[in-house]
Amino acid sequence: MSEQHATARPRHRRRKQARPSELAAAALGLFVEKGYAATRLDEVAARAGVSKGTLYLYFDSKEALFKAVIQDRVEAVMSEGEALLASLQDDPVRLLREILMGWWELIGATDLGGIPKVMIAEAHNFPEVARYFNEDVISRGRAVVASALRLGIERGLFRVVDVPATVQVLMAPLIMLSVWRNSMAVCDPAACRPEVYLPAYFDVVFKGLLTGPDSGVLP
Amino acid sequence: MSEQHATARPRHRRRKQARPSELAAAALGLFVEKGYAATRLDEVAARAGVSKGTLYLYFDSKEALFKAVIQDRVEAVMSEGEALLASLQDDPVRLLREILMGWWELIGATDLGGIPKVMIAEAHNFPEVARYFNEDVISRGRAVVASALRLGIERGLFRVVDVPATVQVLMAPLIMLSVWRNSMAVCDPAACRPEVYLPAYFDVVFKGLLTGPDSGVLP
Amino acid sequence: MSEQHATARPRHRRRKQARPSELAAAALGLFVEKGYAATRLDEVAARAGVSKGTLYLYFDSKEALFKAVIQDRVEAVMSEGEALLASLQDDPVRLLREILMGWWELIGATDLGGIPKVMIAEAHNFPEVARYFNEDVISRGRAVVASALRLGIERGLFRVVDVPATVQVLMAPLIMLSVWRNSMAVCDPAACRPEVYLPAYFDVVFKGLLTGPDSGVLP
Amino acid sequence: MSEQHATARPRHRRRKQARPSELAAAALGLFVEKGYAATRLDEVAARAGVSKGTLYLYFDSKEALFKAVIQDRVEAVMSEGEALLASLQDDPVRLLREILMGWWELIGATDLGGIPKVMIAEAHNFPEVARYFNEDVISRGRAVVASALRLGIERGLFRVVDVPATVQVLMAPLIMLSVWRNSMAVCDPAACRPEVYLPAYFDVVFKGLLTGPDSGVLP
DNA sequence: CATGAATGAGAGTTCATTCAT
DNA sequence: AATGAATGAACTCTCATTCAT
Repeated sequence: MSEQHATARPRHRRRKQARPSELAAAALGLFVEKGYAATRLDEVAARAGVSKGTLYLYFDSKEALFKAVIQDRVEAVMSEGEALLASLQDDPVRLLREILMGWWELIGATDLGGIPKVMIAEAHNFPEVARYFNEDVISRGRAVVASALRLGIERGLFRVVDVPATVQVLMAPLIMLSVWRNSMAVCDPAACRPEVYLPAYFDVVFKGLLTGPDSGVLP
Repeated sequence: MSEQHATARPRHRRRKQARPSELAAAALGLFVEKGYAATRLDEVAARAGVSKGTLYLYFDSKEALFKAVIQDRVEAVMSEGEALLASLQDDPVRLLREILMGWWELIGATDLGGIPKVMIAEAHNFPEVARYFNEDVISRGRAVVASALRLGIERGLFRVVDVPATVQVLMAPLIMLSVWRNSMAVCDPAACRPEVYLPAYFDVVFKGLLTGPDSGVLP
Repeated sequence: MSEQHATARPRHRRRKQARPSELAAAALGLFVEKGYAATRLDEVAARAGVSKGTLYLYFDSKEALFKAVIQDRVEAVMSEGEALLASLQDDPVRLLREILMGWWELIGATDLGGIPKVMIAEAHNFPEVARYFNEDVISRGRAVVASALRLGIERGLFRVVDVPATVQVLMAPLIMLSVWRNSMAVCDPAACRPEVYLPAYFDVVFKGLLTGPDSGVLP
Repeated sequence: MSEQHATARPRHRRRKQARPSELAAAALGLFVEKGYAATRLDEVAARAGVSKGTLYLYFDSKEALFKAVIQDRVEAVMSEGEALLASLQDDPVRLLREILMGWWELIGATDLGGIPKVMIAEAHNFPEVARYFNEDVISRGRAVVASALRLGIERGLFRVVDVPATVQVLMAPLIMLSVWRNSMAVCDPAACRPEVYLPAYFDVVFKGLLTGPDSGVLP
């Protein structure tokens, strides 16, 4: 009786706090699956276990829901990511590896991995969100990778490459993998096995970057 | 039957023949820009310079239009691509390079470069199209790259790698570039300059694949 | 029981008594401004400084609120008006003038002046209220004016006219003025100056009613 | 056969021309009856014998429909009215009488007689329409009455009165009658008999305006 | 063949009403 | 007594689809 009572009481209040993120999570899932336009608010509400009208207690419109979903989820992971960066290795080669692997584990492999798919699909329809995403998210991410790359070049561990372009080349397979997992994977699950794909990825790109013979960072 | 008859209404005849592909081209452009659901048939018709009803003379439904757009355009380029393959180098290193560069020039850089974006966005909504695309297009493309890669490995020019996974890693930056050109490019045109991106790409991946020192295939 | 008790929560007690009429006043104001259908209960509650749910402690529904607003406010003024009538002049000419002017001052010029506008707008949607208003309010008002008019005719002060029709003609400019003040006045405040309008009104209608030369009742 | 054929053929074209005014007429009727907010577009469409979507072929939104209904109907009658004015008497007394009676016959007694009711009810919700109506319709109407009144005063036929205020007083009973016919009439048909009301009206106001004894214009 | 007016099912959004707190 | 989070029916508006011309 006591335990039951203790958890049953503050129902309204607790939900009030939790609702927006529950709704956003449900919405993100559907936006990733079906795209923005094809997602009906009925479905979002049903998946979150509320009625359609409840969505409008927390979001002004479908468009506002979309923006909130992208920005709120992204900002949460950004701060988490920056905290992680501080704890990373000083060795540039390990550093770059940990950054790329960290991106995969923190973003690519989680439900946030669907956001790149959504942003790719909706960039034209939501230019403001796309601009925000490009400037506040992608650019910052690229800067982190670029600084690791530059550090390695300075110390003679990486070959001299065009840093900005190479950063994009390095990120592309990771982003592609997370996009693929959220779109074509249903057709071809074999093509989306990170445990096979990632080693091959690290193998090629580190061999492609390093100056000397195999440095032993590859697993 | 006579000359007269054959040329009586050349414009009319030609247009009649050309209509479906004109419509498909207009539709593809809009599907790439806005996505399937957000594209109105009004717009497709307007862009093609016909009335909305005319679309239904050539396509049974919006869905049928979508499928036709993907399949027709893709099949056209597939046969063209296979013809090209026959004329390629026998040297595996050059061969791989020509395949990847050929993909870019024939697909990535043209309006077909939007198709990967569309397929990524709509895979969940059109599983049959996605399956077709995966099996008849992607798999065949991968097979071509894989055979070049295997040839190079057999001849000791490429390192021994996991071929299927590495094929995907190799394709990812190219697909990513073509996707990016059709979505985020409006926000960040600087990030989509193939003339900068492609050399950095070839630099890293060929250095990452080759066994010996630089073979000189990189421009 | 003691003084202490009686005054223990004076604010609370007084508010509890005052609530329904505060709510009704807020509702009337909004019904007059925007009409019944366009008035949201949120707004009524906000204007009265309570929550939306509180409205339902005092009124069963929006419709019940509407009826209460009309009937309560109207009945209050009806009894007040009848008290006033007893104190009026015996001279039919002055009597009629005081009735008409009294209507303006007691109703037309106050917030009750909005009720005719609301009743006009909502008569079709609330036929019962309209019937009540017509029978219990308008008819009684007309009867008062009619008896003054008949008295004047009997005494040879007013010309012989069709009494029921003339009563309506006499009331029309007054009602029109109070309606106008609550609708078009925002566009054209100059058209709603009672200090100009009322003298012109009394000038024309008394000159139109009186048998002899100017009797001097006009200011 | 021939007659049938002659009228049956151009169905689409003829409707295309006629539709907007059919729709506007249906909409006006309902706006007058129930008010803007309480009128559902379903009903408008049903009354006009079309589907809901058809409304949107001719009007961008419910609001646009409202504006069009007011403005189109009003403008049509304004030009008609101005044509009539040219043909009126030169005698100021008859002129004024014909103007007032003409207003009744052309506007008050027709379906346009509902427009004052609607404008009164919706002035707050559609301030732009109210401004238009006030400036382009009411003011012009007042100017016509004012000029007849001034003419009569100049020629010594009417007493010297405050012209602008008296114009409003003169119009008020007419407008009130048309408003009443469209709102309270259902409750009290006896109060809305123009054949009784109008003579009493003309009796009082002309007696109220004229300088001398009865001039004989009153029927 | 081609048109475009017409349709109506379905989507986003609002708001009177309820009820656990 | 008072709150305000939640509901869902009802509304406005959209757009794929049809069909008479």
